[in-house]
This record gives sequence, C-alpha cells and structure tokens, in this order.
Amino acid sequence: MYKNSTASRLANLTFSLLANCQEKEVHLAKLHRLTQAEFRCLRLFGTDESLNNKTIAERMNLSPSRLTRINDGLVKKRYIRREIDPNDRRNMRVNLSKKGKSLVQQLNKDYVDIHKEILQDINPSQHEQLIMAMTHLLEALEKWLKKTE
Amino acid sequence: MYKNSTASRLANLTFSLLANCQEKEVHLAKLHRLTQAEFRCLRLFGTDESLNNKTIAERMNLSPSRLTRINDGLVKKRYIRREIDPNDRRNMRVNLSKKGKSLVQQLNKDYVDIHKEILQDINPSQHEQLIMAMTHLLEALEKWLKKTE
DNA sequence: ATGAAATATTGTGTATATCAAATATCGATA
DNA sequence: TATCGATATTTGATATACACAATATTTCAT
Repeated sequence: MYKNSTASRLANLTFSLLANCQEKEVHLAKLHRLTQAEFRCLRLFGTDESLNNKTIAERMNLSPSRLTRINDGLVKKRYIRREIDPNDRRNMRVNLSKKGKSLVQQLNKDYVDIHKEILQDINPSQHEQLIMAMTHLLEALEKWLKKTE
Repeated sequence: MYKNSTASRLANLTFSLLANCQEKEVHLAKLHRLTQAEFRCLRLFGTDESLNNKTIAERMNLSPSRLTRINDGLVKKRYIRREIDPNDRRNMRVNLSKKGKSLVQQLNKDYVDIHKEILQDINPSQHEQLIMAMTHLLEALEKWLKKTE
C-alpha cells in the first residue's frame, strides 16, 4: 500500500498545482488588461511567428469562428495584424505588431521570472529532479490522453 | 544562466501540463455526460462529505448564484441531493447520492491510477524526493499568488 | 421585538463559445 | 478551361457560463 499512498499524495499535489496555475493565469491576464482568451492566444506566439486562424484555433481547442472574434479584439487593441497569405489567399496570416511583440516578450519574461522566484525557494540540488518528475508527469499525461481519444 | 534555463524549462513544463490537464478534464467530463462545471463540482466532494453552497462556490472561485444552478443540474441528474441544514436553516447542505458517491470514487480511483502509472516509470528510491520537490513547487506557487493578490 | 448579517435563490445582463450558412479560394480532373 | 469538391475564414443565430443586484428566509445580538 506504500505505492498507493504515494500515488494519491502525488495526485493531490497535481490537483492543487493545476488549480493554482489556473489562478496564476487569471491574475496575469488581468494585469495586462486582456481577457483570458486573448492572453492565451498571445501566449501562443513566438515573437516573430506568423500563424493562421485555424492553427491557433486547434492549438487552443477553440472553433475557428471563436478565434476570428478573439483576433478582432486583438486587432482592435493593436496587438496583432491580419494579412492575406499571398501563397494561399484562403489563409489569413496573423502577425504580431510591434506592440504585440513587446508584450509577448514581456509575458514570456514574466512567466519565466515567476518560475525563477519559485525555484529560489527550492534547494538547487532538487531542481533537476523536479524537472525530471514534471517531465515524466507530462509524458504520462500525454500518453494517457492519446490512449483515450 | 543555468538558473535561467532551468526556470524556463520549468515554465514550459507547467504551461504544457496545464493545457493537458485541462484537456483531460474536458475529456472526463464528456465521458460522464457532465458539463465541466458539474464535473469540477463533483470532484470537490470526499465520498461522505456534506457541503453547503457557499463553501463549494468559494472553493471553485464561483459566485453562489452560479453554484445554485450547477447544483440544479447535478440534482436533476441525480448525483446530489439538497437538504436544509437543521442546525441553520439558511444553509442548504449538499450530499452525494449513491450514484454520486460511486462516480466520485471512480473518478478518484482513475486519478490515482494515472499517478500510479507515472510512478512506475520512476525509480522508487526517488519517490519521496519527488513528492518533496513537488510540494515545494506548490508552496512556492501559493506564496507567489498570496504575494500578488 | 427589531434591525443587521448571512445564505440561497431568482432575474437580468454580458461574455464566451459553438454551429450552420455564406463567401472566397484552391486544386484536381474531365 | 469549366466545374466540382475540399478548405479557410467570416457572419449571424443561438446556447452556455458566469457575475451582479434584488429578494426571501433565517439567525443572532441587542
């Protein structure tokens, strides 16, 4: 039963971790006066990437039509620009504006900084283990999702 | 720069982990023909707990009025029962039905099983350290959230 | 007894999301 | 090259998820 209790302790940990991560996202979105959807959408961009509607929708698990409207908001707020893909005029290529790029960089920096702070509270000798454990966790989760879909 | 790269690896991990956990929740909710809100609400119950509206709302970060309606759904689907608290008739005590209890048990079991699988991929001598590291991560995250609110 | 605080519910407005239909484009083929 | 089927985006209609304010009931302290 040792195995079992370790597993359930781990289960409780990931459960709480999830809740806290979500809260953290809500907080950061508010901080930058973005809706959560807009925030998550921007977070998908590398600073010089150019994505189309459908790709973003798939990565975010949203319908393309929803994305159109989220993008409407981001265009209005001048974070992104739309332009027709010259290679395939059906595609709308979505690019970050200068304002968008600097926000994305800022967000990435903030995000990493949070984890830096967090790591400062943890003994450096445990850092590698933590990364390993989380990697395993992620792999197992992905495996589980693939299995069940 | 070691510190920095560890932090950004951790940042990427928690980011992906969050996305996958959310997907898992969506999947499990659908599987049992529950809305996500209903699913998360049920997950809060220990099998023989009895909670009131406000407590659940607080734990879920939702308004009490929202909870009333989520509970309406769960009552209609026969997972929970409402009864007036005899000690304080303002309270509605919410209990799991037999059907509700068995679902909650099943969900908990599934959840622990996933983590058992994960632990099988990790050397048992490291399990305790892993739990410790994850606990630290959670504590650090909670501290960060408290600081910024 | 009475007024203030706590609790759940109901009414209403807004944000979030989906689905179906319309439009434009592409690519293949007859 | 004219046409048909597939694909991408957008628009309009609609459903769902949520919060806030008002209401009703109950408790509790005075």
